[in-house]
Amino acid sequence: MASAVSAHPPDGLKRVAARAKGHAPRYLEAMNPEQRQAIEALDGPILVLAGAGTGKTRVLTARIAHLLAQGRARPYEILAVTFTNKAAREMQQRAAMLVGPAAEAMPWLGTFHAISTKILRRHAELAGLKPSFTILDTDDQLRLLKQVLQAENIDDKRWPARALASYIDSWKNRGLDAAHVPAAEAAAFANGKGAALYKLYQERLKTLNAADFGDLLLETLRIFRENPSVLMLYQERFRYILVDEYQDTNAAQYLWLRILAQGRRNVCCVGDDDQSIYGWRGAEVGNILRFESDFPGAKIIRLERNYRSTGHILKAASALIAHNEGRLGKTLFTDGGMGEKPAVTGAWDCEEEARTIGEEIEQLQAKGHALDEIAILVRASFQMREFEERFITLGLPYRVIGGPRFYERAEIRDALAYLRCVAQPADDLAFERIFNLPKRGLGDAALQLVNNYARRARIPLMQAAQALTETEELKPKQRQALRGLLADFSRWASLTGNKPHSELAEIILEESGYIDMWRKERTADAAGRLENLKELVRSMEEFPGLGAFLEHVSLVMDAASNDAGDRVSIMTLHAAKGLEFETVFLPGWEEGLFPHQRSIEDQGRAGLEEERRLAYVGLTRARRRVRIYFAANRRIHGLWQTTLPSRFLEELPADHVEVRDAAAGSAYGNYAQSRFANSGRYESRYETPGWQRARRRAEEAGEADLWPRPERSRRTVQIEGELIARSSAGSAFAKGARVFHTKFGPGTVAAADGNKLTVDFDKAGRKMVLESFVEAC
DNA sequence: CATTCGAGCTTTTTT
DNA sequence: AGCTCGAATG
Repeated sequence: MASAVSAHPPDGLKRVAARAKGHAPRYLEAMNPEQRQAIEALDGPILVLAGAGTGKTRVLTARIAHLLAQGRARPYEILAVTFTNKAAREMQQRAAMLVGPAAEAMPWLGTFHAISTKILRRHAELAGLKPSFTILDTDDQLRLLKQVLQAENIDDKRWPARALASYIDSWKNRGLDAAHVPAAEAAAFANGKGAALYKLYQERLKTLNAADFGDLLLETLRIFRENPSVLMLYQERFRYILVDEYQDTNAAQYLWLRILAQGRRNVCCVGDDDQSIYGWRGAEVGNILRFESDFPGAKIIRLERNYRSTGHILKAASALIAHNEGRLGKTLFTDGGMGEKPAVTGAWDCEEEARTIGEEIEQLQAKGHALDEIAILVRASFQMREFEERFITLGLPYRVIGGPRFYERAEIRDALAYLRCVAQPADDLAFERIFNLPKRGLGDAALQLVNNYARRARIPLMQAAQALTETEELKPKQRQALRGLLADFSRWASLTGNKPHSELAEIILEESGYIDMWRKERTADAAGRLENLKELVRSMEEFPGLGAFLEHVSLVMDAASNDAGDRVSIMTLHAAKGLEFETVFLPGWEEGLFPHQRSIEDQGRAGLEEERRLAYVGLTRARRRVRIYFAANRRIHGLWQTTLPSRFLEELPADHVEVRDAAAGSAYGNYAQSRFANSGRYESRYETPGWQRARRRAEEAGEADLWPRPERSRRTVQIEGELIARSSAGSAFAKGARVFHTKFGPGTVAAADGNKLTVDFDKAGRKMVLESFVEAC
């Protein structure tokens, strides 16, 4: 996204234009009337409400093709914004398939952040930055905030930097600068210092010549607002604006978009209010609802014909999402057959869940099902581990999408810090990071000296360090070490022009001793880290220069995974948006996990509705087969918790869902007699501390109706005693029993709660332990 | 100044 | 349960 692409009209443009003269152009083939309308209505504001699987991306790319073919715009006159890098990449690729190389010459196709960066670099001075400003990621941001808090003598135990970071983030998401922070919110942090700290942070950013993610948008917006001539430039240039996933835009992005679109008013937004799943990041569904009033005379086109899923899946998904209030409302339909019903299966715990899914996948594979066409979509990334472990033992090839991000690993960030110091000698945060890494005898005290010097002289750290080596302030040994480091840096800097940058990176990592540091480390993961570093150097080769590489890294936080081949995909529901698979497995449909407890606690009903949309996204990823699972027990923060089946299961229409028993011989058998839950079986679960706590909190928040009380839910059927035997009454250890724990030694049981025991140990005192960790004695 | 050990906190999702 | 951060110790 960083590469400045040449703007010469490419050959592809002419080819497409020529083709358009004959019969209907290729990009209009097989489009239904609504889709055609959305593609061909070029003038004025348009909102396309595109349900899941209705060909949204096809329409967007075809629209680009149409604009080019009609000669309405040159590739560089179209602004096409997406929300994620993945979406940007996909649009780029699919546009390239339609119009050939012309799509590659679309310099203004990218994420909000990438495009903003491009604009901001051109006009950086207007925002008090130099064009070479660095982009801070979350990690840098946090360290900077810690410094600010420290400088202000604020106890970062009581007021953690993380909390301030999330405040600032949400302010930036809403387009607020320090002067406009609502008083109530500013008061919430550090006794009212919130806004002042925000201001200080911004000042620090400016002196560091740096911007965080939020700034990329906010500063660009500010430039537009304060410099009409600059704004005009871009309003004129962008003859046509296209926005993907419009439901995900936050207030800042919305303002950014609106100010640009007010020029020519040729703006086409595509979105689906039912798939808005980024509310926690400040996305406002309201933006989509407000479209008509912002752009009077806007045309609204609904795409409701679903080309992806079979009937039962679509019915199930539609019934589920119908539980949400405040939707624009669409009715998806398909001409295809009803197909298989989504199946719901209960498991005893997450291990059994993974085992069952593993077996089902093997069966599908035996029938010739491609693994590429199978996905496991989880709510939270910690769920992935269980599947990975299971698939490794089965030898089932899989790929994790999302996962721990490559560029966020410590060793990668360290290596990048070295590169940043070379490319950008004023990058103080990077310099601080590697100042004593590997260890070179320069500790906190030394860093403090450099810092003080730098502040006094108002120069970057690296320069201050240089100056310090000329004085007597440091101990001789340290002075020597620092001299060595600085000499290294100037030598590496002198190599920048001469050597290929990947080679330079290798030299730096080798000569700095950083690689050696890991080689000497005898821990299990050291080898993996060295591999990652190799991978980093290798991936650099794809970029024209060090600067371009660093820019890419800061904007695209994930590395292209090159694990090609036929594999099962494991990813979060968020990562799955926009994808489709033949078969989709949806594990972990339990209260507290999905819907996630936090989302309800933080956002109440709005949070619950967002979770439901997430479920809707999950269901609608499948073309033919959906398998939903829930586990009766799950380990959360190391403690086993009994869980309730998700309320979403009850919201699925009985006619379109098949309820299955878990695999034969399973520890946790059929749950299904009374359909989903709320039978006596789960009664005891309401007594677990977790559940009680959740309910109490919900009630305090005035959301009692989201957390049904047992009296209300307890209806019908009492089946067998198995579960009860497993839960509160069922501990193998009664109060007063003597037990032995491998770590704490002998003790006496003070209380038993499910499989958790409170034990008074003879030596260690009172502890809460898991039943499975103790033996009777 | 570096290393080691324990306490406490964490786990939603992403640019 | 696993990790990060801070205090205590060499």
